[in-house]
Amino acid sequence: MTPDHPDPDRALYTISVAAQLAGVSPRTLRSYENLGLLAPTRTSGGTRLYSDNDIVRSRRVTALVDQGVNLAGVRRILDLQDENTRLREADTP
DNA sequence: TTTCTTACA
DNA sequence: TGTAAGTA
Repeated sequence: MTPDHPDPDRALYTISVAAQLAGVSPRTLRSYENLGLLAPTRTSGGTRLYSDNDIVRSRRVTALVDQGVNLAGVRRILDLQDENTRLREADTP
């Protein structure tokens, strides 16, 4: 059940919408990016555009921080989760 | 009006 | 993290 292109045009959100979807403030999303935890794309004008993956990533960061994990810990866990995802994709293409 | 950066508390 | 200033 993993359709290849059910919707070729993935949704992108401006920071205000992304913040609502992620349950945080725009200030927090910018902060995550400054910390190197998030990498939303930018328009030619410089406006951040958040993908659904950016939203879920934000939620993971928020969840970890809520649990008391520090910056180093969040980076580490995110890297491990990403690597785990890559490995799964390599095993089940 | 919204977003951007920088900066202060 | 919230808010303000000054822009684009």
